[in-house]
Formats: sequence, C-alpha cells, structure tokens
Amino acid sequence: MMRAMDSIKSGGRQWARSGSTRQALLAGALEVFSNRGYEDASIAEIVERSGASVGSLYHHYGGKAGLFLALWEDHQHTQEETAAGAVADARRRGVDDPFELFIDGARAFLEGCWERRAVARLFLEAVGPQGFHLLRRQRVREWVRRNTKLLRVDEGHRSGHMLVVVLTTVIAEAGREVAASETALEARELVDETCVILSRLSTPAIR
Amino acid sequence: MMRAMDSIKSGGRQWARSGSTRQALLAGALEVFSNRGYEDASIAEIVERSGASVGSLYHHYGGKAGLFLALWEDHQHTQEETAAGAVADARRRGVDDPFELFIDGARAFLEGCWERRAVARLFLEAVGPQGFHLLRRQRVREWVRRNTKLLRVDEGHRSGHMLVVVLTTVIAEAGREVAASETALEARELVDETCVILSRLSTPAIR
DNA sequence: GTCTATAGTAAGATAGAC
DNA sequence: GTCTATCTTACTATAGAC
Repeated sequence: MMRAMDSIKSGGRQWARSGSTRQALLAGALEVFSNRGYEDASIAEIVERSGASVGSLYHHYGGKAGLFLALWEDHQHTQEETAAGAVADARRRGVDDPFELFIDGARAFLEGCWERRAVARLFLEAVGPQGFHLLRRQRVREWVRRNTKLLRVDEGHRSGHMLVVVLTTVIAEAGREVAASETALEARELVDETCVILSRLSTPAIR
Repeated sequence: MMRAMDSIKSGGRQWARSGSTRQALLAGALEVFSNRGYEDASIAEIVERSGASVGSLYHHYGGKAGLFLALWEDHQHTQEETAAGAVADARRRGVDDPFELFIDGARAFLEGCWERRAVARLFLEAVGPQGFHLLRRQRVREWVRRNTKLLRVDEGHRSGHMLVVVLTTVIAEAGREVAASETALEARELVDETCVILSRLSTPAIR
C-alpha cells in the first residue's frame, strides 16, 4: 500500500490509485463537507461514509481540519496547474501580449470551476476550520502578486495594485457563479461574459 | 431606562443614549469580536469587558450569535442609509444619469467603510455564527437587485446580470481594502481609484 | 432586569489492543 | 495501519435568588 503522493492526481483524475484508506477518507470527507458544510460535518459521519475508522482518520490527517485542508490543497494545486498550463500553451502558440495571456489563464481557471464544481463549490462558498479564511486570503494575495507580474503592472502604484486586486476578485466571484450554474450552457455563457468584462477592465490600462 | 430602539442611531452617532446595559454589551462585544474573531470570542470575556453579566447578555440578545447579528444589522443599516442618502442628494442636485447616481452611492459606501472601519473590518474580513455567511450572501443578492434597478439593466440577460454582480463585488472588495487601509490618504486614493474602475466597467455597457 | 453558580452536551481527541 | 471505547474539556445555556 503506497503512502506518499496520493493527493497528487495522475492525469487529471483525482487520487487515481494508492492508499485506499486515505483515498476513501478524502472522498467521504468531500461528500460530508459538501452536504453539511464544514462546521456541521461530524467526524463520525465522515468515518461512516468512508468505511474507515476514527483512529485512521487521526493517523493520516490529524483531524477534521487536516482533512479539509488536504482537499483544499489538492483542488488549489489542480486549478493552478490548469491556469498555468493554459498560459504556457498560449505562449507556445506564439501569444505574447500579457493581457491575452492573462485572459487565457482566467478562462482555464473558470472552466476548471465548472468541471470540478463539486469541490469548487465547497471552497468558494463555504466556511472552513479555524484559520482557514486567513490561509485563503493569503493565497489570494499570492495570486494577485503573480498576476501583477504577468500583467507587467508597476507594483508600486496604488492604482495598478487596485486594478489587479479587482481583476483577481472578479475571477474569484465569477468562479463562484460558474460553479453554482445549473447547466453547462449557462456556465459557458458566464465564462464568456466574464472574459469580456475582464478585457474591458484591463485593456485601457495596459495599452 | 428605555428598552426599544437602541440599536437605531440618532444623528450618525452609534447607540447614543438608552439601555446602558445593552449599550455596554454591544460595545464590549465589538471589541472582543474584533480582537479575537467570532469563534474565539468567549461570552465570558464579552461580559467582563461590558461590566455586565452572562444573564443580562442572554436576557437581551439571546446569546453570542444574537449579539453579533445585532452589531451587523446596525452597521448594515447605517451603510445602506449612507449610500441611499448620497443617491438621493445627487438626484436633488439634478443628476439623472443612472451610472453617475450609482457611482455616487458607491463612493458614499466606501467612505463609510473608512469612517466606520472598526466595525467594517469585522464584517468584511471575518467569520460569523452558524448561518451568517448565508445571511450575508442573501444581503448581497438583494443589493445586486437594487443595483440592477438603479442601473436600469435588463434583469433577464445573463450578460447584464453578470455585470451587476461584478460591479457589486468590486465595491465589496474595495470596501475591504479601504477598511484595511492605514492612513486616510491611502483610503482616499483607493476610493478614487475604485470609482475610476467602476466607471470604466459600467460606461460602455450603458451608453 | 440583573446576577452567580451550575448543568448539559457533544464533539473532538486519545489510549491502547490487535 | 487500523480499530473501538472512553475521556476530556470548554463552552453555551439555564435555573432560580435577589
């Protein structure tokens, strides 16, 4: 039974093999967290759905919070890879304009929100363990920094900073709406509309 | 000792008179919630700071959650009044353009975030009681509806809907940044920059 | 209306056998 | 690594005197 690496997905499918107990715990936790929200989710129910035991849960993840954070890291990692991959693809196709690259990354991110909506909803809508909102805020700040670089915006200027913050926030909020969509068509329309809005926002500032 | 109406402010100053126990509880709760965050705030500490007793707290507010929500309703109400007042003022000055009216309201809201930053930080950053995030989400949805009407955007079209959602989100996020500012100057610059961004966003769609 | 002292409750965490 | 049974702890919430 392989221990390490099982929150890394192989070829897009989540936790494809390895560590069946860890795997089962993650899957069960995702269901319970999604149904009840973090706070109302009880360790008892997660264990029941997973077919595992309280002891195993603590052994592998150290508790409820650890399980939630493992799911989060996993999803986060996938989404970042998706976006970065799209930007790299565009570069390989010869795209050089920073703003076009940014939109390509944003589109990939939003499409990921739809494809992985089961997980996305959990992390975009909900509430997590103790310090989770701080962690998330910190992650968003890193994201803003990366976008500042990608867009070649001057870090010093407040106006530039605010613009990048807004662009990033818009993507996050759009992700929420996309993940909450009921049909693929609706999701696609929202993604398109968001890209229009993003381009309207960034174009005059950059060119 | 007057009981009712003491979460209604008279002339801008919060809980100006009446119900000294209720008043003290609100003030103490605001401090403790701000310092510790909702979850880590204990009834014991709130009571200590207020100079009141556990019994009184339950008598008036029914518990920790009720106290938090009372503070929230109060702040919410003040902010809405501020924004609506600014829009009404502008109308009285002869402004008729829906987009200009919208920006006037937004500016007043953001200035309120700075003036009342002690409270604003609590509600924009943090986490509240059990169903709080749902309540807040619902409130945002109402806000989107009001803005849709004010901006005379067609409710049916997805593109219009998304635009209003984005406009509203941008204001909320900007409010966070403004409330987190360290100097009045920084806050003012952020407010100005936000209004520029909002105008850039809404102008092409409306005209 | 206000207070103190007490009870309840429940869920997370641990110990220790297998 | 996995499991069950037990414990602990830290609150909130209530009861009931003044």
